[in-house]
Amino acid sequence: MPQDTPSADRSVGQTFYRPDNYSADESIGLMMRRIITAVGQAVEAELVEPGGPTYPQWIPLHKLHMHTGPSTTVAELARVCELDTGAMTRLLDRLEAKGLVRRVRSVADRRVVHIELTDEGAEHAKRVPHVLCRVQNEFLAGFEEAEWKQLKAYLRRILNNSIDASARAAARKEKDDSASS
Amino acid sequence: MPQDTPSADRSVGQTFYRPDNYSADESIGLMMRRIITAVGQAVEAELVEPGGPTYPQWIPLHKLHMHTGPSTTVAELARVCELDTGAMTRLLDRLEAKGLVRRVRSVADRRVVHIELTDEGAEHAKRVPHVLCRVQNEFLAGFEEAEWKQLKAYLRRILNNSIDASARAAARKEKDDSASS
DNA sequence: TGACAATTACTGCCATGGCAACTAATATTC
DNA sequence: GAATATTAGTTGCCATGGCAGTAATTGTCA
Repeated sequence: MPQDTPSADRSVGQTFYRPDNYSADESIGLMMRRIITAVGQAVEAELVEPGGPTYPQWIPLHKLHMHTGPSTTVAELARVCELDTGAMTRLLDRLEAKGLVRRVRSVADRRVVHIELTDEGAEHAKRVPHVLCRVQNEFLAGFEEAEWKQLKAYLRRILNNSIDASARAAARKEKDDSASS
Repeated sequence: MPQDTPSADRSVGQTFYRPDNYSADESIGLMMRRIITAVGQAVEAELVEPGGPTYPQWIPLHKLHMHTGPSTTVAELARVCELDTGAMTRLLDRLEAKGLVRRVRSVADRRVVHIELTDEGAEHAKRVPHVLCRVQNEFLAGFEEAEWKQLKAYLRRILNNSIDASARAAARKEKDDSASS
């Protein structure tokens, strides 16, 4: 585990973090975690009223509102929200209990449940993009347009690296599995 | 809620995100969320063996190992891990069940519980910085040193903005509370 | 057509984490 | 010194989310 395969992992050769002097305050992972926590708190602070949806519940609400079509399925909603279908089922339970969405069994395919926004759910959903924009703009105070674009480019590059990394990990696991069988 | 106080919120005047054409794919918040999810998966993939600690359990383990002193308290550990003391209590329950930490009641102040690493816990803790560095370096593949530093500077500026924002929110709440009383 | 595979939504089990109430112990104050 | 306040840790309650297993339904293929 300590050794790496010859060329797969450090194809570029830059070493930014070193185990011997690792400081959590310099970690981009920790900084990002703090930022998204703060974003969540800022959003909750100005949008959650008693009986209304919570921050995690806003995402599906927003996606449902964006979706111009008449209705969506649980699986589709889970996919666009990057959630487990089990988690989505329970999240919808809570949204339905609050009267913000409605479940409608499909007649064409009786396995499928269509999800529809209620009027009250739509009211809440309308506010989502406003608050998300306001909070993110606030957090970008002092940034130049060019800096914002560069930041997004950096994040996108990291995301692409993470996709590559997980693909390599999957391939490695595949090889291990077949070797041990 | 739609209107802002005159000068507090948009002191700089740059507007990056607009509600009418808001696209989640451009959101720095969503991109960061995806990145930290990927970091978590990458860490779990190479460090979690059956019976060992999980990714969230690694942080306290690592903090305990860093702490040169003989022992730490639950409150102190919760503080450096940025966690609730209740969450920390239960996390320590699970770590204790795995035999990775030990609880020792303080004799000087009998309210206090000191937390100590077991030998096995220390073994696991040693690996933490190595894996964290490896994963983050991997995710930064293709970055120049200067780009890495600039990214960290951006993140720090956003963090400072978030601290300002929450301070403003707290002041606003304070004012509301006193006004309504 | 009839066995088998795939899909859909749901459920159980678990880990995680915030918030608030509670207990025990210590500190403060009158 | 006794009443009160504060602090430390624990616990209950809830929301969240991953993973695996299940029942119902639909698709596939011999």
